[in-house]
Amino acid sequence: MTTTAVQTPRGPVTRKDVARYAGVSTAVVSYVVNGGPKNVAPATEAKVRDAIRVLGYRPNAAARALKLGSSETIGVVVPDNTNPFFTHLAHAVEEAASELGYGMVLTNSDGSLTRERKNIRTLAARQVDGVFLASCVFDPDVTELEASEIPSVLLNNAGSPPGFASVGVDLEAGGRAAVQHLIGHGHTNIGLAIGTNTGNQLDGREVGWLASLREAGLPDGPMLHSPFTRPGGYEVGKRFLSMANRPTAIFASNDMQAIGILRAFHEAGVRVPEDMALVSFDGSLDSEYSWPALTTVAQPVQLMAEAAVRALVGKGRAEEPQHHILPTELIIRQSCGCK
Amino acid sequence: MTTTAVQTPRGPVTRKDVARYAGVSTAVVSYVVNGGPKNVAPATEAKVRDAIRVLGYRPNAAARALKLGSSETIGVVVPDNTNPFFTHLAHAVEEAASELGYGMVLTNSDGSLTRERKNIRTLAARQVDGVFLASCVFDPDVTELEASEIPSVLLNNAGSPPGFASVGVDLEAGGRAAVQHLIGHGHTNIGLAIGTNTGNQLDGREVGWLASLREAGLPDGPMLHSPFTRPGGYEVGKRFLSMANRPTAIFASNDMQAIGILRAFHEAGVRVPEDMALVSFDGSLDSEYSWPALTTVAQPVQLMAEAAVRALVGKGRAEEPQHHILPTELIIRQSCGCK
DNA sequence: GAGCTGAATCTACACGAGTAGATTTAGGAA
DNA sequence: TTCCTAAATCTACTCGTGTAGATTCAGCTC
Repeated sequence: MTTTAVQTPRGPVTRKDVARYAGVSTAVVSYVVNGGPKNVAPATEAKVRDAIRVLGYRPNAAARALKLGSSETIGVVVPDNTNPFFTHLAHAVEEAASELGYGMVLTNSDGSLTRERKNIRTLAARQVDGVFLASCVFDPDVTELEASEIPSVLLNNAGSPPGFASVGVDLEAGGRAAVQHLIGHGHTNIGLAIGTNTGNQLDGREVGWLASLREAGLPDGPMLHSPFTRPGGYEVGKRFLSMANRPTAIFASNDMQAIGILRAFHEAGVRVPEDMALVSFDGSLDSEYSWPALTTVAQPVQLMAEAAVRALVGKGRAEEPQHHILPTELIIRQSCGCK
Repeated sequence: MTTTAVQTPRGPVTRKDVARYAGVSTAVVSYVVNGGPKNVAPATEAKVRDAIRVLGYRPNAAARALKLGSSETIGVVVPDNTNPFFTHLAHAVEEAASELGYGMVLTNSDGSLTRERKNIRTLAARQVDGVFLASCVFDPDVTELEASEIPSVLLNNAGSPPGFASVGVDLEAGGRAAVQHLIGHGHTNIGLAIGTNTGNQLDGREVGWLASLREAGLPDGPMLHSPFTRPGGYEVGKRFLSMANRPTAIFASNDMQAIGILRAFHEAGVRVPEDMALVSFDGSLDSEYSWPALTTVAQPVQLMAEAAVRALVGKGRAEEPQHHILPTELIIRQSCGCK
């Protein structure tokens, strides 16, 4: 009754404390906590569970990660977590990952390639089991990812750097759907608000826009660049209005731009869709609650997240990386001119 | 030239590999990487840095966290990362934390107390150095936090569970500012759209609303509950319109509700602010880009994040937990009736 | 050259968990 | 009773890092 007395351990409770309290070895505690790899007698298990409860034991994830070489976590890098599309995407990824017992670490690169690289480094150091990279640009710098040897999936990407799995959307088809719909409304001068991506690749939305116009025998409309933000769209909206050859319809390449454009039009007393039609891209909740509600090319966020998670956990390293190009869906609301 | 030959190590590169390549002991590598605690000769340091670069060595954060008992990470729990207020807050926290060399893990409890608890557990297991809890309710269940013994700060909270540091906003004063402004516009029947929080505490915005009305000698206006979401606001907006004693102004307790309400009004052809004035709460970017732009009681997101981070890293455990109640600011735009 | 000093470097252990392989134990058959 | 077997449990090593304390060594003084 002297040396066997159990003391309340100071500081964090470890497996050792539990073992001492339950009167077993540390291995047994581990077997109970992880349900294996060896059996434990029911009576012993009860004692251990009791000790865990009484002492408030929580396994140390860092030690676990060290031993197993896996943190059961996936890291996500997005260019702008203020953009509801990425918020939504991150949310869907968290959902899909948690389904498989993985946690998620979300980092934000604020449109900066430097921070994007830094975020990847941080995630790699944290021993995440996978990285989802939604880059600021179309052809991201993947050297950091390659060096880390962590399985990765490029989100929001059409498979540009080879050797990496990717999940994206058919931007060109989406662009065509939007512009063809506007052409169907009788518009002949259709402008494009496109992003300021710093990569070398062409934005598929621009390709789809131009192709649709030419196929219909229409002249190329005006194109303006702006960041994918509300203020960016606002500026672009004002510039469209002041053009000599002002378009009668605009395809905005994301919802945030469109909402900024909408504001510029409201302020100028330009009615949407009567004086100016507008179709946007993303299908975020914001597009549904703007006034007028935006007709928009919706990205299948849920499916993208699920495909991404599957591409990561489903594959052995030797297999070929998969490329998923998912279809978009044109959601008709008011801003295009439909009743 | 036989056993001393340096091989390219298979798998992840460890400190040992670097030491072997550079021809030094592992301790020296550590001294170089961490800049201490002992000095290293410049020539040796150069050799080590070279080896690190050539081999692509990245310190294992899990091992580091295990040894140091700190992951240099703070965990954040928010009730809804779709809500721009929380997105913005999380972003500001990330910013402030990264300033001090800390990373951030963001988790989302989707309005569920069960998930909120689960998220706290996960963060605790991950050895985060601190937790910021923005709970779904006013009086959160902190037993999980207490058990974890991790320093924590309650965000968006007025200090209700004692013993915890907290950072919040003066909801009552904010509510008064909004309602008094509407009274100043001559309104005498002012409704309130308030949240459906499941806690036991009264929402300060409700208190401020009611107090302002009574102090002005006005009758209590109608009050409706809804989730802090756009669809929730939309439903509430329709119900306000169908009331026998329809109010002429509404104070919405967050921007999302207000945007939903705006949509209900637009659909019904009710003009804002001419037929119905509206003031909301939060001051998110969404409130600036709605139509009409929302007059709103802005929360000082930046300051809240900084105060929270300071409350966490600045304090020794023994000190009294700090309570920060920050002031709000009424931002005048169009929805209230001001030009 | 002996003795000393301090800088530079190395050796060796700890952190908490997972688990292979060794050891103990209970129960049954002969 | 004595063996044998399988289940239960324990011992002991490992993961990669930080760092205290031991060790080496060059440079200097007398």
